[in-house]
Amino acid sequence: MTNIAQSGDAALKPCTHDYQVNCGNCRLNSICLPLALESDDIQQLDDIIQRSKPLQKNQHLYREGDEFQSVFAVRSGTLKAYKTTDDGREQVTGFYFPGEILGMDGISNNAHASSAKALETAAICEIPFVSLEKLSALMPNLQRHFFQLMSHEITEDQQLITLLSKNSADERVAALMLSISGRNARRKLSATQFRLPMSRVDIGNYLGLTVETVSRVFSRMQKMEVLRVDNKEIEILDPDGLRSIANLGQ
Amino acid sequence: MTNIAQSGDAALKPCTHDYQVNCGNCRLNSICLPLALESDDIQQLDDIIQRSKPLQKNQHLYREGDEFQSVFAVRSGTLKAYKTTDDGREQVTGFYFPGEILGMDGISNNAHASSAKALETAAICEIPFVSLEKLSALMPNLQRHFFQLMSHEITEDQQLITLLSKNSADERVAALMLSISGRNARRKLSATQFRLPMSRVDIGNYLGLTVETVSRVFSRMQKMEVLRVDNKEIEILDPDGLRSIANLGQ
DNA sequence: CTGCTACCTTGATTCACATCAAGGTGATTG
DNA sequence: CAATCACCTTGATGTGAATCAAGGTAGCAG
Repeated sequence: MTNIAQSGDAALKPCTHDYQVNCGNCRLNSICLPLALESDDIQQLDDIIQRSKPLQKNQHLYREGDEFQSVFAVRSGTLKAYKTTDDGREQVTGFYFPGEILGMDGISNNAHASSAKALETAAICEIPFVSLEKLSALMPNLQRHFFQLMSHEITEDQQLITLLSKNSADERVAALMLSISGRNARRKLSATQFRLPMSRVDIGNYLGLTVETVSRVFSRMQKMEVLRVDNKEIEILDPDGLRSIANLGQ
Repeated sequence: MTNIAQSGDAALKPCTHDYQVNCGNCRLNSICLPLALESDDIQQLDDIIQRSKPLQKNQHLYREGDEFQSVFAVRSGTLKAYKTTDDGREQVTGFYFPGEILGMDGISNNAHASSAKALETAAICEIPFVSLEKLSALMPNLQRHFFQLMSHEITEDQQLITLLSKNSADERVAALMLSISGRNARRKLSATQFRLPMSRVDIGNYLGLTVETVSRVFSRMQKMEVLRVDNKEIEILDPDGLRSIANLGQ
């Protein structure tokens, strides 16, 4: 609706993205949209999507307890989702890269069950849930797609559960690197070289480890020449080695 | 469809349940059904539900990789869902009590992402997913309800993630006991006395602990007079004590 | 009743990761 | 260009739960 994009801060954008974005021309649509939508279906979906939320680093997209109204698609940048336990500790429940959808945990209670904040400047598509529901009832493909998205979130969480409950520190870190690598590949970026958007603290928190352990694992993998680690820059030197360390589904 | 119930095994049923069950008269419908459904909506839902699957202990409802066709509601008994990692280890991802829905993790890939087996004799309602989709498109309340159910599964998984990544053995076991207690209460059963349907191995597996640790925690809690434990019979002697051990969102 | 099997408990020892402690690096700022 | 801060690394030590080991108990089959 409201026309964002072209304004002010052109100088600091870490990754330029399309002016006049819409779902039809968005290069992420193969990731976030149902593949089988007809082009005028896409137009209808496009009409309900709001693109008015560019976030600066550390800004919140929503907070735990906020009224649930929309789900969100990441257009650029990265976000983390986290819950705060009553004794003040934080649990990172996920990282969200471009093309991925977040906020679905809020549907259950009409309130967001976690908070989401930008790890770097991020452009977001907001999808009002009531509109989405109405549209879903009319477009079977869209309904199916959203069921699938939610189901996918469930299976991802179950992966993480397994990781946390059965795997060593090395395995966990390796699995995360492979996950990020795979998600980069899906967006046609390098699967072997990337910059981690999150801090060691966030990684540790997500994986149920302390910062020190994460750091040590990175050092160890560097020594083994599986990774090259330069602060947040990661290069996977030996993908097979990494996979064998991760010790998961291949 | 096929008419189950009245047949053979009446003698061994651990919990008698209604003959000629239907959603309208099922005493679990406040748990598993959308509260806001009109009664002829319930009739339509009832028509697509199949009740042809009474499971014996250790029988599978579905296995990882099976084609996904239905989601399932537990009518009596308990099931566990689990994934097998490629190196043969098992990860229990959830326990399902009467009134609860399972199988939604299969939607994402049209194949079940986990296996489900009965921990004791169990009666199941099968809900074919294509019918459910069609009906959802016609009944906004039903569509909403299923979105909520899936979202709820996500938030539950996130709870478990937090538990596994941040909490001690005592806290994990306490949290599980409270969860089971709460789910019993919801079904109008005792919140303080119940029989665990799962083994110590399953508990440990679910909570990321070994059998020995689970056993020690039970012993410790018994010594502290928070629980009375007699094999699978549990009595919560001090609910507040248990909550304070669990150390979660109160 | 006897033996078998599955499951649970308890103790002794070990180990992976947490915790504690210190120092390093790089970016930002007055 | 010091100073501050946020973040990362490395080392020394401690600890909660895993592992190893041995019995105990209940249900079931013969």
